[in-house]
Amino acid sequence: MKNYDHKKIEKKWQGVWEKSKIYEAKTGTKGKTFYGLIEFPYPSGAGLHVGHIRSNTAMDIITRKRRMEGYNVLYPIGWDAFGLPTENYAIKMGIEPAKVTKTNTDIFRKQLKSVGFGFDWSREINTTDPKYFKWTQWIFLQMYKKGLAYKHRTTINWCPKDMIGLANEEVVGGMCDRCGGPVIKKEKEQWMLAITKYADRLDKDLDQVNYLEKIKIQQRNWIGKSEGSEIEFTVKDSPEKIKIFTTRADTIFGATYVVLAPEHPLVNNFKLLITNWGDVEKYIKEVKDKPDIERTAEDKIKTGVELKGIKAINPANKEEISIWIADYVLATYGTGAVMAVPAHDERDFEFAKNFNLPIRRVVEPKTVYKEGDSAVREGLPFIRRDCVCAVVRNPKDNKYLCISWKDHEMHGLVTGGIEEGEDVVLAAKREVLEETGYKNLKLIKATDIAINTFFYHRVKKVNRHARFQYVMFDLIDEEQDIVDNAESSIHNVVWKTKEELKTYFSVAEGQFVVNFIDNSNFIHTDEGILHNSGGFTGLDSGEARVKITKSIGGKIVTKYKLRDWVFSRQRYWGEPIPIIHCDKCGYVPVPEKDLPVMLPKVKSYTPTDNGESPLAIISKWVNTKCPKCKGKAKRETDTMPNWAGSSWYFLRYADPKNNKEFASKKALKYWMKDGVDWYNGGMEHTTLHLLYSRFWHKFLYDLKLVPTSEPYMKRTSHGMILAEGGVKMSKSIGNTIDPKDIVISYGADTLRIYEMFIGPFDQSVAWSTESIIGSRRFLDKIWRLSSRIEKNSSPKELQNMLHKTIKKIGEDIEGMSFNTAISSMMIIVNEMEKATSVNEKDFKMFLQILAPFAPHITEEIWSSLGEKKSIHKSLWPKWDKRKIVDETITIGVQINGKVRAEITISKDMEEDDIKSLVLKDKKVLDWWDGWDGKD
RNA sequence: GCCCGAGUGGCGGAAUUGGUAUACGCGCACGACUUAAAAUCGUGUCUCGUAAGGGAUGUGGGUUCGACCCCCACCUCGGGCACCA
Repeated sequence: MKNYDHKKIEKKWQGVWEKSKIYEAKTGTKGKTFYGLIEFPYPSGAGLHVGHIRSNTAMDIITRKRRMEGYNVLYPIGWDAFGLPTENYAIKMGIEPAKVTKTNTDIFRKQLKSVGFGFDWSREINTTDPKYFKWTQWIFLQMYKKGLAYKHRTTINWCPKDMIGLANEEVVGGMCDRCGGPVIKKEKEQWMLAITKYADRLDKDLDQVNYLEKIKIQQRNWIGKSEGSEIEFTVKDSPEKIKIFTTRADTIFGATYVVLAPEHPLVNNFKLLITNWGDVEKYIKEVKDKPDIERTAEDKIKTGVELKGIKAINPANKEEISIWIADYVLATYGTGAVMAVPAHDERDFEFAKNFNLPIRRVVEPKTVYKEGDSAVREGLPFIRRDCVCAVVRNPKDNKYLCISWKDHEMHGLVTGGIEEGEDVVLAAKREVLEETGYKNLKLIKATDIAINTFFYHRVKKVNRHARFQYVMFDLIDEEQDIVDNAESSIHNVVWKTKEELKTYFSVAEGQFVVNFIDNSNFIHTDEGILHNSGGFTGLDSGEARVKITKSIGGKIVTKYKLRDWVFSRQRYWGEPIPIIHCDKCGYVPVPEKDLPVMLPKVKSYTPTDNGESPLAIISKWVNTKCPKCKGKAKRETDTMPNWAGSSWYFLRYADPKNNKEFASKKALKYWMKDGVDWYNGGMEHTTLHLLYSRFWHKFLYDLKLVPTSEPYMKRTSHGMILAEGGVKMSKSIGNTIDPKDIVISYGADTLRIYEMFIGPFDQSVAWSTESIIGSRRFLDKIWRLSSRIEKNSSPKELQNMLHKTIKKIGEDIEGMSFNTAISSMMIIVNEMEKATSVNEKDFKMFLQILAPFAPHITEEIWSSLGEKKSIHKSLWPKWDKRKIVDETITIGVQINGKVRAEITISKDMEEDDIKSLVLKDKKVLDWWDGWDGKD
């Protein structure tokens, strides 16, 4: 028999498939459709990466299975070819970026074909093709017309040494990626896309799609929806009002100052009233010049300046409070101004401590007992009681006075109700004396800290709301009175160290103490019950927020962290933004008939030293006529980011050659009735590409140009392939693996099997060249097996196993558990090798389930067995229900949770019969005799 | 700091509505075939113990007849966000 010659076989079938066009998708044929999508690659000079193979193979397996299940399958491919690396290479080598792109895509295409992916190459697209980017520009213009594209003064990254604007990805840790020098900010007018107008829908519509949960979570966090209140603070002796945004309106009675972002426009309006304008101006300038790394440094001490001469009025309690500017308040979020509540916000607390600003606690923690004897009883009203909780320290050994109940496991501190006419200190002293006998206490502090507990009082049979105020004492001496018998019979007095307290208490007022004992920085940032809050005292935070906002004329609003998309790049290798600027008419869109706006040929691709794109110096290209008034006008010289072309490419695949539309409605409706059926890609694209493309798609949906409001029905993600040793593969370390080498030495099928077997698909895994041989051996075994199959039927056990395997492979592919799928195929191959005979029909079924994983070898064997049609056009085998039920089952017998024996039973045995069988088993009896009945 | 995810042999990993832990593969050891090597095939391979048996799924607790799986606390690693009020 011939050896398994992967080179010959793979070349042969790749040729046959290309000629017979078996992977080409015809639009409009009847039946079910399936659109499987992978992220189209950026054709870098480095060539195909093993990571590309991993995700492409996964979707290749899925689409091949769908094809065999009778779907009309679209599995397209293209090139996301605009971008920096190509441009930088072009600058360095002085070659046209378009030529670099052509060379790279040719290499990529050849490599992809050599791995045997079932792409429909007739639909290949390229974002740098004018026939493609004409429509990228067209979509931009539609956005412009709807007011979603606008120009806005904002900052760009600027390397003062290289005199060049940098993309965000060229700024690494605040430093220029090219020269290593610090990056500063430079202001420039930039094109922006108003993605924030879609923030709400981008968040809400995640409910409609089948994305991995972690992808949804990450997107939601990025969008950062948060509900809060907008509240106006009037300014004394001024008509101006400061509008703040807060999610914690319930804490407003604790707002002791107001902070504006240094860039806040109101600051200038107060100029004449401010008595320390010099300081203020100086601070604003400092902040502006500060590089981002410094401004966001983790351990940075909060800075700021008070606006002296003006005061804000707290609308809740009419108190006059100071106004500050500080860079810990962001101009770009909320209203750019906050009310500061140092008692309930970490940042405000830190700032207040630095500048000695007042701190007032207005929300107290709350604990509701939900389990055990003290669990609150439904339906009973709560009786409120003011209580004290005495924290008594013995300075001699630094231990704290605790109480332990005798009749049940309960550990706490000395507590008790405040009687008529008593103050907290008196009440606390009295309780200590009554419960423990200690009489000589030195008051350390009657704290402003309190806790509210809600529980069922077992003795008094009522639901109780107890508000414990903490009073701290030191013992002067250990002199004790005799404790009344009624008290001492209930509990013991115990002394515990601070460390022991952490685990000792069983009651909330005790557990809470460890938070603030010896911690002068204690603040309560969670919700709770209002205190010192006028008519709102006693309310829960949630209820109070709404009521307070309403009563002071505030508004409940929703804010997002998501910012509008900076769409301008001062670069050459991108789509020109199709806008003309005319002094008379302003910004005028390029008429649709003049699209695409082509890139001019230039001598140098280097960005200019004034922050403009290299296009700006091509006066022949820049100077043009205004489409409106026909007067002199200039072209926009900014180009689009490379996120633009990838924001709609999946639509173009449906109808890639269309000259009249980006894609016909008919084609879109045929392939994307429910959107892309399955989109697999990397987690690194979760927040940018995925969000951007969802935004563009929704926009086109609003124009009624696409059939669905969401582009992707299902989104999954693959893990990265790391180098051996678990570090990132990188050219500079020299630990990259070229898939080409593996294809040559082991074959594409082996590479595919190996990458699918390497580990769980969604997790990062380390490459191991040593382990590839296992996948090759697996295919070798199959090759050898193919020469000894016969017409005799396979043994029954083997048939059962085959049908179980068919079932499992189907399920595993759907769940992307490719590693376990291959494992179970290996198991059955091992069994077939051992079997006395392997039936041809059975073997063919096995080949069919393997075909999506290893398309070449299976096609070769399939055809050598006399099949005329491609295995990839055959029907996915059906497993037989009757054949997956075992005749006999071996089960373990556990005694006290340990497996002690194994018995074999037949599948239709009754439970009683099994029991008696078990009780007859010798091993079981041995263990049974030894059992003393106690376990 | 916050949000996700993961910790199982020498290595990649399998097993989760709680029911035989370590499937499959790599590596390693021994054996067969061979003049020899490669390839291939077979046997073994968590750990302590001669054995009977005991122990082990990051650590410590808990729930359960029974826990890799559920609960609580903690540690380590990976990813994302990071002054978002």
